[in-house]
Amino acid sequence: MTGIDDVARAAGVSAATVSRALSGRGRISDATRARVRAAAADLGYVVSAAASALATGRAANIGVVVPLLDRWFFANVLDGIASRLTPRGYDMTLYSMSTDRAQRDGVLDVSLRRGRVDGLIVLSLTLADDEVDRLLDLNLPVVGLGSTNRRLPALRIDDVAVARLATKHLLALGHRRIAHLGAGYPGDPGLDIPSLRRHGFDAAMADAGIRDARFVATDFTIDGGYRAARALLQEAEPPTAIFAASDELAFGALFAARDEGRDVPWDLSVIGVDGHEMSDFFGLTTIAQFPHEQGERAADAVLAAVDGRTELGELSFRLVERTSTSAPHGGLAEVSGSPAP
Amino acid sequence: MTGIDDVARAAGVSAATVSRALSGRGRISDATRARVRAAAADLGYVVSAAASALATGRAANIGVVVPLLDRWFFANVLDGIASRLTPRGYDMTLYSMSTDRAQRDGVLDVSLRRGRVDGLIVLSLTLADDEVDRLLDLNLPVVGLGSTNRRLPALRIDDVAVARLATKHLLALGHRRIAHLGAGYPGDPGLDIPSLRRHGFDAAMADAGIRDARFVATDFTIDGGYRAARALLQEAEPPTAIFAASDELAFGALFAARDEGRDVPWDLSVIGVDGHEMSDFFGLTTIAQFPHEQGERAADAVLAAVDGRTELGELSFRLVERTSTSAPHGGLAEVSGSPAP
DNA sequence: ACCGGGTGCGCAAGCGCTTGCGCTAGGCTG
DNA sequence: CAGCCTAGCGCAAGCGCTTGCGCACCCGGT
Repeated sequence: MTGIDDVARAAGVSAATVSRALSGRGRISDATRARVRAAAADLGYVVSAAASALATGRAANIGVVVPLLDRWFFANVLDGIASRLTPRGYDMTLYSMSTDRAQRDGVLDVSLRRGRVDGLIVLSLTLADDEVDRLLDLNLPVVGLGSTNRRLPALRIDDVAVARLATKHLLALGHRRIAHLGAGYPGDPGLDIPSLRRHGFDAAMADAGIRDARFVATDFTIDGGYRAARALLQEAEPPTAIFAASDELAFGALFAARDEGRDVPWDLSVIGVDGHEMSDFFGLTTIAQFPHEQGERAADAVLAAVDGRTELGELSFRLVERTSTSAPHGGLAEVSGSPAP
Repeated sequence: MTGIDDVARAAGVSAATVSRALSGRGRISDATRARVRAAAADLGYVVSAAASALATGRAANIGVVVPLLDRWFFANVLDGIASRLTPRGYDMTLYSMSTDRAQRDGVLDVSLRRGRVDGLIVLSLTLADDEVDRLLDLNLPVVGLGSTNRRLPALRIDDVAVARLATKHLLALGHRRIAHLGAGYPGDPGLDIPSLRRHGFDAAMADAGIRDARFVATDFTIDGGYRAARALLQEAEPPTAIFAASDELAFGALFAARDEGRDVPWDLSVIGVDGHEMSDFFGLTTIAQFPHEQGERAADAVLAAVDGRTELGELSFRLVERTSTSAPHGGLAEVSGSPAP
């Protein structure tokens, strides 16, 4: 491996000068800087991450803690993060936290304590209180994304507003029997995302004078949505519309409608949340959020935090109307939305 | 930050002893080892990655080079890799290589030369020849997965056999007008995966006495499959079956059939390749491969390579029959497969 | 002509570990 | 009981950079 001394020799300067020339710190004449850079490029020299990290205390690396690592949403967020980190010379190392207790402990107590990262992005994790403690104990800049815990600084979407928007869309189309597929408890709206969404749903329904709106808790998978929706559709008075707390849940609902012989949107309207890449093909009306952009924002936010600055804020979302929602049984909407483009 | 000296002091030994006790290298009495480990656990001490890497020359970190980072398949592979790396104390850092020239160069010439990783897993990348050179120049153990280049040691699936299996399945059902959705050239079967699959398709068709089988090149996305399949279905003599080179292509074909008013499998049979998590809901017959397991294998293989051993081999696949394939127009199959469970 | 203030660079001391080598003490062999 | 071997541990020299400090030199002002 070619080291800094090789470059120094080639450029006819000291190692210190090479370091300064390449890092841009310290005073160096333009001529020397150019000569050193040329020599480095020539030799294919790149500063050793380990040595640099040891000497500076900064690793030029951001950790990303992800829940399961196998869902569409996260893949897109990761891509967004990478797109911002790489140009700034940062690498990204992944820490996958499953539900396995030992593995979670390993990440929190060992991996993350190795000092390999300068900052952390925590994705949509449900963390126990003591886990949050341990995370904060690391003394690392942390930015949550879709985070569930109020003690973590985070980039958030206004999930209550998201749910209100979705619900109001259905209400405006004339639906009254609307069911919500999701998770969470109606009581404390301050906790996790599913609860916030349920809260927004309840609030919008209440505004429309509907109490005790139908709610089914299930897990956030296609299959979860499928089972929940099928059960709903087999009830005596099935809902005319379903607000699913994620697009994958909504896909499940769509498949359920198909298998129950219901036409969407004639018999059933379905709206989701996410803006999943497949939602267009399903014709799914959804509240789109923008994971790639969210990843970028998160990356910028950690880097800012690493520099001691704060750069949080709210994330945007948008209603995307497709063909999975209409007035019940093709009837006229009470309030018409904007015409489809 | 608590350092090795703090632990040494707490345990009443030297830093050298602490290092040996924690790493398991060198001769240490059981009693001392236990005392040191207790002290370390007590103080929450974990060896600094940078210092350790600098001293040993090993980073305890594996790099994973991924193409776009936003597809289902990769997400699953990543999860598999992580599941094997973490227990062995290795971290995983991601290098995303898009089609952007500058970014690719950055990864190859800068990021990967920082010495941050001990080995590399390269996922399904199409690499130019000079890029392979540069990759090999790194002098790092490399394991390709779904790799396109013969110069890279890799874990491979027998893609020709995969394509043959899929094609034969359709032929056995009685189909003759079978189209292949994919990419690649028929000439040189030694190159990339799409070409291998096309080659397998052609070979199986030729075995059945069918020359010049219909082939449509498109990109490996749902949309690509959609457009290609729609065009096919609008032809004068549309195929009765489509072999799509990936499940996402197949999904596109399914949507195309829906929008062209064709029934699957009555009017059109569709078979894919991947075993995508959604394929079950689509009822898609597919050649399943097992990305999670592939990730695990790849992880084991790099770790072996880091230790100077070789541990490559062939990856498995399996035909999963669902409802998207049948004899053409419900006719009887020439050769019946095993009855559905 | 002298001096003050920059500018441009090198010296060397770390950063926090690992590990070859050496030393001591105890157990074994003959 | 002497000599040898081995187990168990400490010393100190790195690993490859970064950076505070210092020195030499050059420029302009008086």
